[in-house]
Amino acid sequence: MEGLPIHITINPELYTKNPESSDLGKKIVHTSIEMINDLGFESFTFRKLGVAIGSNESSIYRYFESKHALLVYLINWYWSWIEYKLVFATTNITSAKDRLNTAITLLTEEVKEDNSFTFINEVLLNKIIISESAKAYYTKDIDEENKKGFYKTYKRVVQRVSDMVLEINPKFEFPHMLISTVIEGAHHQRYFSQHLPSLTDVEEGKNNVVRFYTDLVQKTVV
Amino acid sequence: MEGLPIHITINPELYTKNPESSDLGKKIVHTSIEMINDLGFESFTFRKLGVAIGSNESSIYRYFESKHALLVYLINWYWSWIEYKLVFATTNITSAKDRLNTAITLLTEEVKEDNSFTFINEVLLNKIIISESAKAYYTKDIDEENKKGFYKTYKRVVQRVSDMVLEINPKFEFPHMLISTVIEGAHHQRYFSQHLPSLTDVEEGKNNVVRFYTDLVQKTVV
DNA sequence: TTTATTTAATAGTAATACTTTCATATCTTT
DNA sequence: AAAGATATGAAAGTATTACTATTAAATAAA
Repeated sequence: MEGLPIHITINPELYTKNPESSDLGKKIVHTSIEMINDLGFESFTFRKLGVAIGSNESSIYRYFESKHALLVYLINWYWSWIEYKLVFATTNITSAKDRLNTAITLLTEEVKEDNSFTFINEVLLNKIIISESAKAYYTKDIDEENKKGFYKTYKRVVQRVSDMVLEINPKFEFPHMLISTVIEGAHHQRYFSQHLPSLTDVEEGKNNVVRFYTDLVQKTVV
Repeated sequence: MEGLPIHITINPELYTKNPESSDLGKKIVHTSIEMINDLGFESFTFRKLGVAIGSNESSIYRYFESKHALLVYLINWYWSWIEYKLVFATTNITSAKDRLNTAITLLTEEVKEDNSFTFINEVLLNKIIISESAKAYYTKDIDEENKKGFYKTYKRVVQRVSDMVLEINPKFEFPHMLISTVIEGAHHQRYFSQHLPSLTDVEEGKNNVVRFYTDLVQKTVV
């Protein structure tokens, strides 16, 4: 996938000024990913980010109106990236079952190193999605933000994979529930395996998360 | 279940002073449940709670050292209550399959009115579990808190139901993953159905959440 | 080179999540 | 009923957060 001239476009509603339009903007995104990982979202502040990139807090606010807005931006970037990978990985697979299997694997596997995008570290971003994204959508403003399209990319991914489910079994009643359960579930399992292992059955190097969910989907969809 | 002299005991590590030991303590718990529901956890403060119950912020801190600690207390109360209901509902069911089915239903159904506990509104508490509990365990302090037993009751519920899975199929590799996926999944679905409906297939009055998960478990465990 | 745009520096604000101190009320024990 | 202990209240204080506003300096575009 390296070298391909892909570019991920983000809905302009998700930023005040496009961070891709300047060095400072890219540094904001790049460094915020590292810092949110290190500190956790609640301890991460624009002031600290400013110090880290040798810039000023007020300059960061010109790109994102709040740290919540930055998190929403990152989430959307992530799901656009996953959508791209998903489409890329599943086109030209003729068997519907194989296609769904590939999709579930992609959604549940660990994200390994990636070199496609210079200013975004996808491995760290995946960790943020796992441990911080609930904080973005479990707020009182969810309905308002949803109307503005803040969660569109995520919903689009769920829709695409739900469609694959329906291709296999057009009568299956709960495709969206199944896929959102798998996505959220896999993220939880990755987190639990690190911090609350008794809630999982993850074993080192056995790929249990992927095996569990691909198996679950296969058995459920029929 | 009304009238039974049950009492839920909470690990003393989870409070500074036992809220059940005084009227003020009970008022704190009772009213915080209402306020967290109304305002959301981030906008809820001990100051506002103090005003609401006609008491002082500093008095509330004598019961809980932080609002995070209060949330953890509520979560533990909830899971102790669920554990009690679970044991009550599944004893004397001889068929292992029926027992598991009953358990999954209990874990995924909507919580309706309950009158057992005067100072805790279980319907509202369930809503808090759904929309706020991720905020308790997705923190940087998770490992430390887990060591102190902050999430024991939840883990015990998962263990009990996992054991039921193993009774049906002792060779099933992923009982904990299955049950934690179902519990978290059902909560997500309830939330999504209100706020991000395109991620679900919930329809009014059709009990789809329970149907989806009981079906999923049945098909997966075999 | 003038003009426009971007960034930096500084200060300020209201609110949060507490902590501290001290006074007062209430309950318990004798 | 008095003395002591414990629980609660009132008030003030602190460090930090999540911004906003203003103005100046640096940089880029016409």
